[in-house]
Amino acid sequence: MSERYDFREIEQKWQKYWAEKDLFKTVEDDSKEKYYVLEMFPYPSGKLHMGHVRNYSIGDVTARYMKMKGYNVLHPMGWDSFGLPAENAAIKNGIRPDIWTHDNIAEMKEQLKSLGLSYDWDREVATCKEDYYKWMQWIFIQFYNKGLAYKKENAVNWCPSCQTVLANEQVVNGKCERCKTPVGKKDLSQWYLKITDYAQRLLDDLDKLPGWPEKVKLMQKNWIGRSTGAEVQFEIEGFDKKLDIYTTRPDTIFGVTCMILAPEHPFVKELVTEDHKADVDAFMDKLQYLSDIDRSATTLEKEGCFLGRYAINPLNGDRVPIYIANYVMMDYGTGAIMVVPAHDQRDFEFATKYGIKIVPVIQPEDPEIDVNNLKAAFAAEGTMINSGEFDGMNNKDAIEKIIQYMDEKGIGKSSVNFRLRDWLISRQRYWGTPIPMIWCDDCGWSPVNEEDLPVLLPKDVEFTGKGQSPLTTSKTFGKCTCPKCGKPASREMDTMDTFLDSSWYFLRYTDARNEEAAFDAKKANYWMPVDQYVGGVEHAILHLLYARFFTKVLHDLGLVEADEPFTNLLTQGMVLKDGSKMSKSVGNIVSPQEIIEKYGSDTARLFILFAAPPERDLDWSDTGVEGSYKFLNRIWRLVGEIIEKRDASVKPEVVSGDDKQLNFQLNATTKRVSDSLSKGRFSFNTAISAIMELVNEMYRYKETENANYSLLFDAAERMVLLLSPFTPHICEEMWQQLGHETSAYLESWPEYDESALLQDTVEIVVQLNGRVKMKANVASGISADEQKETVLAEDGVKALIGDKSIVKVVSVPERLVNIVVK
RNA sequence: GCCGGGGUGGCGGAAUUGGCAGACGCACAGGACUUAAAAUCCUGCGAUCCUUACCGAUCGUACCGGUUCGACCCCGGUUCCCGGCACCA
Repeated sequence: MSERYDFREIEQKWQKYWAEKDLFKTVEDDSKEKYYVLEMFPYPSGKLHMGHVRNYSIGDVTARYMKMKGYNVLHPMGWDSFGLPAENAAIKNGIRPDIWTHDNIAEMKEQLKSLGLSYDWDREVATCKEDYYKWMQWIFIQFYNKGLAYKKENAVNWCPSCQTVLANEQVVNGKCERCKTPVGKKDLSQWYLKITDYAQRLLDDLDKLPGWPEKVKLMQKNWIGRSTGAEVQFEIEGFDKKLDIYTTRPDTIFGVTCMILAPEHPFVKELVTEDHKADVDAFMDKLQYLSDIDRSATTLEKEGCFLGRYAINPLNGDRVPIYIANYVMMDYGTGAIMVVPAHDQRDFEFATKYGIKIVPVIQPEDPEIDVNNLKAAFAAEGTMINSGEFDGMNNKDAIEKIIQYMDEKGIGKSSVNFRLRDWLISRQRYWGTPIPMIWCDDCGWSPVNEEDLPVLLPKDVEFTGKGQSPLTTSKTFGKCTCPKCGKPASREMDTMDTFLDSSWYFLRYTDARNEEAAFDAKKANYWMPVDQYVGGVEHAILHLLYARFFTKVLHDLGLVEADEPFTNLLTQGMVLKDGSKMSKSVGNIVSPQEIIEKYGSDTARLFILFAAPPERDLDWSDTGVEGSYKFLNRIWRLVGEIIEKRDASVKPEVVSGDDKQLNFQLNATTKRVSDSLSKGRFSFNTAISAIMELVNEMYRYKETENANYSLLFDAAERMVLLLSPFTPHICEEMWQQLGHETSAYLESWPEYDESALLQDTVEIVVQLNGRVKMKANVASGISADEQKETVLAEDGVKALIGDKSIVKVVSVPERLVNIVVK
């Protein structure tokens, strides 16, 4: 074994070996239990960053460990390769998006390979390739045929910079999640997926996911935003249509003193009276100038405008004015609300400003609050007042009673509302999956016939960065014939949101080369669901919700048995430098390539796994990397020395106390590392520290008088296997040097010897009034009483107690004895 | 505002979930080796105090209080930081 740890040579050697032996190729095998490990596939920007290194290192350790544990492991990788950056590159540099993307993929793939990740590259997918997006289109058509895709004209979120619409989920604080440009509104006819049909199931089934972080489940729960209440119909004076409102507080209906419509509500134009028209128009004009951010800001003052009309409270016959106001949104509930100033803070503010009556209908228990002279709305529990036959009830109980009453009279019914909206998937972009739909003036919309798939992206397009989507510049793309009547027709010009591509890629991996179907049900059912999914928290809502939605629809279509895609989810923390996220603008980027060139990928992997628990943010430390590198050098020298000094004719027998100590440490470490990696614990950092302790013990042992190098040799073998999922290259090399001809990857995970963990005596703590005073040795397996007697009999303990009287003695076997004295 | 998560040495972080707080690593200091340096190896490393030294004492897991023989861990309150949602009726 060479003196020096030459990571360059070693890493190249073993990467080549793995590839030549096709070691990571996986096939279905019913005789073995399967384990599907998946890391979120990257967008091929061309450059790997530390977040990727972290993400894929975590997945790789898991995959390698599970493989050694005897599972049939699926560990694939691919490219989320449609998207805006490719198109921007085309505009800026004139490079075609497909060429730019393929070059980037090639470059990034090399970088990934240099990390020594155990991927089955035969299953590689790229969402921008025809063989993938063909099936994306096919899946879209299945959605359409099932009534889950529809086109609707609507005011949509429009990013003026990206020149495209955005899904609600892609608008963050009123800004585009990609480019941070304030989002505007635009009336467009767009395709939607009916995710709202699945809202309840997406919510309920979160309970089926104990392997997900509570935090992520909660975020999804809030995003879906289920609320229960009632829909109530109000008659409008001198108007034949009834006004539907949604409320979560039907118990406050007797306190309604006003109605408010969203400014976009279809009734507004019909309702406004002549003498209020000018005011309303002026108000609407003012609203137009407000962006979505301003309009949704909580700090914005509530403003409204009277329409000149009155509605009739169906429960008490009150005549109440109808307004429009800036704080009522068209796209939640029915776009109209009843106003109860006494019991809703927003309504209270509005009523105070416009001199609207405030009628309390709930009396607080606490008499200090004067309901007739409110400073703020009273939103808590209380007793019903001013509410006719419901007076005197607790308001919580009244909710149900009032709904029941309204239901009987046909004026209202209980109703559930979700915050979740349907998913707007049309994008006015080129570099995405074409939506496979055809418009015929006679037949309307039809899906492209299956045999005509894929609808290919044309190459004769121009990238100007202005106005229309580049697709519309193609001379060939738009023209087609109607699949129904054969007359000339036109194609849908929009492409799909790239989040669709990533909503089923995990299914495609199970059968990536299938040309006849999106995936074979048998293969998908063998592998699905993904046992362990690893990725950043930033996908806690969007990607993970969409992927769950897709899986449920595909399940309902009978294409796959699983109805949840990911059994266990690990959301890894960010990689920071000097306390902030690595970014170009801050100038604190550490390039993985540089680190790999300087120290090797084993060092990079070791550091990133050791420096922090995976779900926490990790602060990059150059000296920490040095430390990891030193450790690898340390074991390299140790193993080299052991190989050199070991005499194979000497038996690895445990004789002396030092032998025992080494053997104990070896087995204790095996247990600790195994425990740290299993049961969904992912304590890579503590697993590594356990191995470091073992190495320290081996160093100590080899300096002892009768050190048995055969025993050390066995320990070295075990240590190499334990470390191999973390730093595979150096471990393969050492494994070979230790005399093995096959890969360490193919070895079984080491078992530990329980009996070696049993020691004759155990050191326990002796406390006096809960304070540690001394240590004592007791026989292992001792009973609580025996231990107590043994300890109390010791001279040191007697001296400790002195002439104080013993009140109580707590004895926990093999742990401690606590003597309480007075 | 609402909902989550968190606060442990100079730093990253351990602590079998109520039982020796600070494992492991980094940084730092001292020593060995060396002409010297790097590398390596050894030792020390929470604070304060006592002692010539050995030994030891007190305090210490954001802050205040509680439960318990015993609390980083459980309960109540305060505070700061991070994340999500945010006029959702």
